[in-house]
Amino acid sequence: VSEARDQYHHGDLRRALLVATAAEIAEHGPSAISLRSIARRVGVSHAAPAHHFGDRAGLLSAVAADGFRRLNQAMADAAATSEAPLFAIGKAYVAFACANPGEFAVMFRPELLDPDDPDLHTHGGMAHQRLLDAVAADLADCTDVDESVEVVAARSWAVVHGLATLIITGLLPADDDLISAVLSGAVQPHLGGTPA
Amino acid sequence: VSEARDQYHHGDLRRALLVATAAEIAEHGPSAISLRSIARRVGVSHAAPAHHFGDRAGLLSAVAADGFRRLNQAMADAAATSEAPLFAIGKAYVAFACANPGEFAVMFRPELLDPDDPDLHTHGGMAHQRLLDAVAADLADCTDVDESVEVVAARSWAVVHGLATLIITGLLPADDDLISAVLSGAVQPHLGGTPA
DNA sequence: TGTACATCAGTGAACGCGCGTTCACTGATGTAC
DNA sequence: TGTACATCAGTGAACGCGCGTTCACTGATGTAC
Repeated sequence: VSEARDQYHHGDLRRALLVATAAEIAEHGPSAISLRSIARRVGVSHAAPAHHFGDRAGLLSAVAADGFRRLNQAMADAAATSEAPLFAIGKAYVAFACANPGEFAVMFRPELLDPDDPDLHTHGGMAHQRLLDAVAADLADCTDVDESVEVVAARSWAVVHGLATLIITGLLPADDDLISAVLSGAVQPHLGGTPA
Repeated sequence: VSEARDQYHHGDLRRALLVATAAEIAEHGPSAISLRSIARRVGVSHAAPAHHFGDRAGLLSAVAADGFRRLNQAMADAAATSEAPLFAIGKAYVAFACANPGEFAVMFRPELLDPDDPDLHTHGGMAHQRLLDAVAADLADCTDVDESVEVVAARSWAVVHGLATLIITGLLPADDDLISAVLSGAVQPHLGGTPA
């Protein structure tokens, strides 16, 4: 069903609502989201979004869960094709955030989300665990670092998260060279150089 | 005027509205803020906040501007009393964010603020400049670092901003030892150790 | 010291609007026979 | 192949509510004389 016909059944309304919500958030922030505004944007009855997501928290949770799922996938792809997995994961994290600012804007805002959403916990937890595993594996590769996994993991997460946030907000330029240079010095201190 | 008498004129309603707004944001996020909810919280007519701030963006801009002013002051105090100014500024940045989550939550959200607020530009610009100056001064102190000011500044900002964000969100613990350890490795790579 | 007046911070009733929610419904799809 | 029926995605009118905004007002403060 790829044709855009005017029909009673949308075909994939749930997906369309997620995409529209992410776009709306990217444009006007999470505060501007209402079930009715999303319905209007998709061109559907105002009651339709509630049919799929229940309420605003349900909609935003679905956007966030889908974001975590895709972030996790992007990090997995990056790690598999690189000789410096942690560095690649860091770049993938920042790249995902820049390419999906709407999703990113709600993924780390628990007060906007449904704390009981199972998908959110599943995908959020998997993405988190992937970062921790990558740090642990990276530290295991070298014996000349005396920092704990916790400290390196916190620093790695902080730098990629902060970089992504500041770039999305427009406070730092979205420059790949800058991103690589920043990550080189923070995510892989024991390598201390540029990746292959 | 320190007594809490029931009077027609509040005494310092503007200040009280700023405090209440920051508290409300810290509790329920910026999405939950309305002029009427703040008026209710302070116990004042629902039209009073508009009298001082015009609209929601004006109120949030005033909260953000006050936040930048105090952040700037905190960083200045930290730099003046430390032998490692950049490290001290970084800790002050994180500490400010943790102690003022309401202010911090709107300070870097341009879509919620009035882009023409002069106080916001003034104090935001001063805080930004202080960070850049501290990085430049820090780099000037050592000749064995081959990174540009831009890269070090971006990394320093990213790590303190990311750390603050993740701690406020509850994703990293608010642990001073962890904060110091994370900053030691990222903000001052050429010193590579702990401060005095 | 006392009076008159200007100023302005805060009030409260009224308004129109967009919101979430409800609910009886309509129309498309899939399955049983 | 055709008919009957169950399912469910999406509709649209109606509701009550909190919101921002307006506006004539009230009451406290400060200044002029």
